[in-house]
Amino acid sequence: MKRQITIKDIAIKLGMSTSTVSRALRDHPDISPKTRAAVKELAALLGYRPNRIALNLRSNETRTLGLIIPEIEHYFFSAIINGIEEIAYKNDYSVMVFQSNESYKREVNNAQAVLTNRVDGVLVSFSKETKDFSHFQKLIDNEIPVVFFDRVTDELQADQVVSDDYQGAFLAVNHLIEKGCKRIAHFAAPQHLALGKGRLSGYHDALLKHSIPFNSDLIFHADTFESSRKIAHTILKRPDRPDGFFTVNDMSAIAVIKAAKDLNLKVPGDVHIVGFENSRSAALCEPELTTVDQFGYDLGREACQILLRRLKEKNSNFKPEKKVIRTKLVVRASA
Amino acid sequence: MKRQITIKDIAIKLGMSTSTVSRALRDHPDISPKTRAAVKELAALLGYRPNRIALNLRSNETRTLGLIIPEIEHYFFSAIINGIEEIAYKNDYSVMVFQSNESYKREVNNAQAVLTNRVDGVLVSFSKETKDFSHFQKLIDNEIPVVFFDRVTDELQADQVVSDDYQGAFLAVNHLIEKGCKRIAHFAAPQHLALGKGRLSGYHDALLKHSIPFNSDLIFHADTFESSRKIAHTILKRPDRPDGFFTVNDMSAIAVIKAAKDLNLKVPGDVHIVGFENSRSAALCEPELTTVDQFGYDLGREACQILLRRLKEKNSNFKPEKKVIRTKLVVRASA
DNA sequence: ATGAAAGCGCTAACAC
DNA sequence: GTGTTAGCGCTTTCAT
Repeated sequence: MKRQITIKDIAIKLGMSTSTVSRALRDHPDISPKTRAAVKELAALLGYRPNRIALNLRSNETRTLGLIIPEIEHYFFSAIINGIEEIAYKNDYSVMVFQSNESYKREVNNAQAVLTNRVDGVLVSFSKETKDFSHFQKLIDNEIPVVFFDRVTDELQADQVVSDDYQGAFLAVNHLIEKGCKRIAHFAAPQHLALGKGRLSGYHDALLKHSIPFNSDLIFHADTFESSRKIAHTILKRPDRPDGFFTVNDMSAIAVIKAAKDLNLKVPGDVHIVGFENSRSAALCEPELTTVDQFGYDLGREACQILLRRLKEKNSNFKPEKKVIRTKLVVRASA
Repeated sequence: MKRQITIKDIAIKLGMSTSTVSRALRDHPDISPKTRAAVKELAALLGYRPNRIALNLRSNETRTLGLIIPEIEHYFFSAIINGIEEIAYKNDYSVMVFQSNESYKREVNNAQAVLTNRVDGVLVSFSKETKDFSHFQKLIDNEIPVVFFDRVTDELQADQVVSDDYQGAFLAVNHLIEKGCKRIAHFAAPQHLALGKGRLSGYHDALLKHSIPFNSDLIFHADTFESSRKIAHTILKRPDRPDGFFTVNDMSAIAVIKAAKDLNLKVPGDVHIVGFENSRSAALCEPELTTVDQFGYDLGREACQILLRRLKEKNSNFKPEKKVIRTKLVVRASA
């Protein structure tokens, strides 16, 4: 980077002190209109840009947010990033993105990096592998505000923004039952994730409402396309195959559709399927997927807004906030 | 953020000067093994972390890369970010992400922000609206290395990383012709983008090879799902409807599939379709989409590697590099 | 082998 | 209304 114009350059050229220049630039009331004008004119002429790093050092702030996220390529997360970036942009913050790639080890590194980079606050959705949260506790110990979203934990004293997993799941399964499903399988996320528990619980209660007995044989851990396709393929061949599926995300749901087709089962004739996410793909697959909209963009916005609010507060009597983002059943063709 | 341990704290506790501590920490040969050990031990004990911002100020480097990109939600771009982040991570750089949302105005702001944040280098894929590049020229004038990817321009003296648009398009259209298509429509990107020109040109030459006359009535500007669906709907109703489609991206291709189905046309019986991108959705839609793989992840990696190389060089006799990423036809069911 | 001091660019408390 | 000075945390000449 080329040597940049500094206030010293301006001060010398104008035969005044750096402090006067500094004050003129920031419209300090003491400065005479004449000098102010002269300084600003020359600054504009020379293309002066304040050195953010010097400012950072002085103020001990970076106006930068850290984002630790499992994988950008997943539609839901990219929608969230979109929302986060939008709010950050409007408030003149920048966002540093760190992917954990669902690896605990890398996530620990990310937490280090975030600390090293002296970001003002951090947004986190942790990896599936993560069961120990001490790397995040370290951030909190350093009094860096942390907001968790989607993948959250109660082990830490921090704000949380999550989808209404229970409600979304309830709506989904209720819909399947109303479509006549009797044997509804659930493809679940790991149960150490709150969202995994919440969605299972919504599934459970929707059955309960319709007096359908809960059967743990119908619960599977399957939250990726590959694993879901494989498991669906297996269980759809059984004589007592499920007639409905509620999956933890859209990729899993689409995998079930594929498996059903492979086996010449009609969707939604023989098998009804509801996903969770409302990704772009949900509207593209065939049949189009009935799913629960998670409003990732709004979730990202909300998480970022809460973080920015925390940054403003600066007070110590801290009471973690939990924000639940609404969900909505989007009925398409698959159920 | 809590007050952090500084080198001064260590120096005072150990009754030595800050310079000695600094040297001990960075294994300066002059320092006696004894002091070195003492310093390192205490540093570890106190959880000392060098203040990156102070380092930044001194070195005039931030070990941060700026990324200006149209929209994160698009699969291709998220794959690219993934590749970029991977290389940055391995080389201990952080990435600041700025979305232009396809808006020229916002992109100009992004370029400002990148400058303000004093990033060491910038990766850019510009918006569809962008026809004036002076905001990027400003970066170059400031001697900030800039690497353009996917959406590039020859108006600027800068490195470029692009897909092999011509070759990919040629393969796609050649495939359609071999499948028996006679009237092949092309849904194109804006022609001021090099990739738009390149793909059109590949389309053109594939026709030429098979002695099929080029017909400009078959060229449409349609690079979004909505516009493509609408146009496909219209032209597929004509008596002289195309029997093949080559679209500039997968979303457009899938839109054509949808439109064909709406009109009860068989894909690939009545209409053959080839996309460009190989997004996740290409493998999910029905029929599964034949498309050109752009290797977004590799493209991102390559772009970032070139940028890091530039950062190391620091020499002034600069010769822009143009890297072309291979493309590959992925044959599925739609053609 | 270690310390003192200057300086990266900026702001602000304290002069006058 | 403007200048002087100190300091944010660190590295690095230059002394000793």
